[in-house]
Amino acid sequence: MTERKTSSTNYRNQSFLEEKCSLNELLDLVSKRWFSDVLFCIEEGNNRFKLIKDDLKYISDTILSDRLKLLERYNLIIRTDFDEIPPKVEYSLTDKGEELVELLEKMCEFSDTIINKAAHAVIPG
Amino acid sequence: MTERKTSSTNYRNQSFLEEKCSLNELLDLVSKRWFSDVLFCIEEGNNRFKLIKDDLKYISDTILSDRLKLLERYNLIIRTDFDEIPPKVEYSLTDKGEELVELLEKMCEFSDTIINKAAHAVIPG
DNA sequence: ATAAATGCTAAGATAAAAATTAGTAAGGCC
DNA sequence: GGCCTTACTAATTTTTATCTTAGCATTTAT
Repeated sequence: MTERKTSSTNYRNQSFLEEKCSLNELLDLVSKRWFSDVLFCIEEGNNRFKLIKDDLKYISDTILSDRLKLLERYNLIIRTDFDEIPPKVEYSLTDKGEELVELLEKMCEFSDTIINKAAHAVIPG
Repeated sequence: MTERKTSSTNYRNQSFLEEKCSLNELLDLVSKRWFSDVLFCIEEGNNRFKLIKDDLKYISDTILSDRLKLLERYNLIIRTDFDEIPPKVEYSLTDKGEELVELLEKMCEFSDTIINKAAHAVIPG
């Protein structure tokens, strides 16, 4: 995508927080749009680029490609290229990927208990 | 802060994902910069605006104020205003807040196992 | 008289994330 | 020859998040 400007306060703050706690880096990763959805999609058996793309209705090639790369870089999925034409590439979860899925499922249960309760309520003042 | 443009594809995609799974809304919330740090900060006993501000070195008033409001809106913290001058306001975690802290602590343990291993590795191609 | 204290808010600037558009390779099929 | 297929990539535009600057109220201390 685009380069980051390492001289910005924005960048410094991000780095500060990541050094403070690696949770910040994980959250930053996992909360990227479509990221967790791509992960769950693969977990459910949609193991090819096109299958994921079809399942996640509005996702663009650019973003899907980027998210798959990130998932691979963090060892959450494995990419298998069959070197065929037209291209055939398959994706599958690693153990770490499965582990993350489980954690996110717990987060998801929790989210059901707080989201849409007061979330959109109008708070006076 | 600034208004969102509800006619954008960006907005539509976000909504689509939030409707698909409330996890997306939670992740979006929790991954906002400084959000989890403010939460942990309060959990550790820094229960006032200034204490948090001093602890989180680079955070700005604007952001801290916003994050506290979000935490309150989602019932993760409680705000107690003592109506004194100079102002005295205290923050404390709710049960839901504590619950989230625990979840995030598990995420944090997990992050230690994947971040800085392959994360910054150079992947050929 | 003025400075300090605390907990904020508004408006504007800058940076980053996401979306759009247009393309690539290389073989199969009509 | 021309169109289909899959799995991508690059460059640009749009939208959003974050940061910066400046300010408020009201009492106590100097």
